[in-house]
Amino acid sequence: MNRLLPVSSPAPASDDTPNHDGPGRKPTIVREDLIAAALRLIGPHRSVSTLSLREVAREAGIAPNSFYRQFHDMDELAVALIDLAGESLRRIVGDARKRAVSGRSIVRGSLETFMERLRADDKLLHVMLREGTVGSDAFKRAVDRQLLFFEEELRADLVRIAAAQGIAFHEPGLVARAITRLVFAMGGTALDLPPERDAALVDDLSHMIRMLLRGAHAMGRKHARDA
Amino acid sequence: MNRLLPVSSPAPASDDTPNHDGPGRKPTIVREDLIAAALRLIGPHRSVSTLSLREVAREAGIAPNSFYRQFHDMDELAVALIDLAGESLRRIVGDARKRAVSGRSIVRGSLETFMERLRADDKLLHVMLREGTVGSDAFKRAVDRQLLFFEEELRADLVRIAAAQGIAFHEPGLVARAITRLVFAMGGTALDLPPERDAALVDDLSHMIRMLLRGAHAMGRKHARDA
DNA sequence: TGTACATCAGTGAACGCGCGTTCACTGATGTAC
DNA sequence: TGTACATCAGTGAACGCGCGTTCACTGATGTAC
Repeated sequence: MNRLLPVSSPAPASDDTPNHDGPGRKPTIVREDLIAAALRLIGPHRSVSTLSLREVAREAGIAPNSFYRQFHDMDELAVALIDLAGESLRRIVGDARKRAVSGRSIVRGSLETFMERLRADDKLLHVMLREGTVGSDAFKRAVDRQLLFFEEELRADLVRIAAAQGIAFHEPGLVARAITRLVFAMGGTALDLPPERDAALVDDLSHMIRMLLRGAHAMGRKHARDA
Repeated sequence: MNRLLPVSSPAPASDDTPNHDGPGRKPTIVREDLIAAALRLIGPHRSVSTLSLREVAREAGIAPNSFYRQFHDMDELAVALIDLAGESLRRIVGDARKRAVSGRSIVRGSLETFMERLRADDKLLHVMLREGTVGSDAFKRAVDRQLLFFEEELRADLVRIAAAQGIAFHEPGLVARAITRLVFAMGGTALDLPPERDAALVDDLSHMIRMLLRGAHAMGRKHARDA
């Protein structure tokens, strides 16, 4: 069996369901094992929505019906996967933005971090980049929620950085939204391209983002002048 | 049976396979009938990649194996669907851009035309907006091809319009690409929202696009000054 | 400490279903003469 | 015009398969006393 488990191991009781240390046997299979199995099956030609319950159970080494002890159905697993991926990404890219110093390197540095996550072994980003528009309502809502979190954090950072440079920002919410959607859309197509193209994609994206920021800045000044 | 057939009827021999008027019986079922059946089945909760061959055949009123007379498999039908949708969209939005006169109304007018197509009964746009990132390689390539066509036409129009106003455009290819991806990404999420939100979406998108254009313009001038 | 008991995570077999694909066919259409 | 024939679009039945879900179960673990 493939041993690339990214989120396995007993997990230090950070669970929200505390019933596995009450009376009764301790679970030997946990939700994280199934999530890890699903991630192992995902690839350029397999998306979450095409995984079957039996496949995931097989990969995790359990009987098909044991699946139900952890999740109601595949949809619930998919939502858990999305939440995990979104949290991980926001933490990492957020850190990259906070570490950055000058304006230009923030954009490029964050994009490079993003691409790094995209090529990472854990494949967590794959789930968010593909399939935001297919799958169940619950799944789509989960992806949208993570995108909104991402947007909001980006917006706050834009305002913070602009303020530090003494600039008033024009419609930071819209800019954050545009950047987020652009990066995720372009990233989704990057998954099918060879990694050699990543550098060019980062160039293109940072160029696009700088155009957006520049435009927002220019319109902000015009707005200020009008008022 | 639902009678919303958007692309049905005998079709005026515009087919590329001319063998249906040689010896033998004329086909009573044509590819277009199957495409129309697939479109009828697509909706907010059904995407092309979840349609089964038997479902489409059932909807078209033929036996499952009769499907094979028209398409090799569902994938081939999906690619045909994408090409049809892409051509239709480019024709319509391209016309909207050519009809427009002033700079601002081009953006807004094209976006409104786009949203109109998105809400149209024929559901052709649905296929392009969802699923660009799932499905077979052939399918993904077909979507990408249509996106590239769209980008290229937009790029040519940007240059044309800028030239008419005596402006040199900074990186029109990148701008066209950013606009295309943004519109398609945002459009994809709009499919799940009530049509009442369409106006706000058009506002947001036209704002984003104007920021991009403004930024491109500003960077173009800077570039020219540098050189 | 030792024993009887309760809990419940994981099992193995079975179900009915819709699927893609195959096969040999049928019968309406168009052609040859 | 009439007749024999070839073509081939569409058929109906059948196949084997993997699926999600159910059921009654087993046996290791932890608890009560």
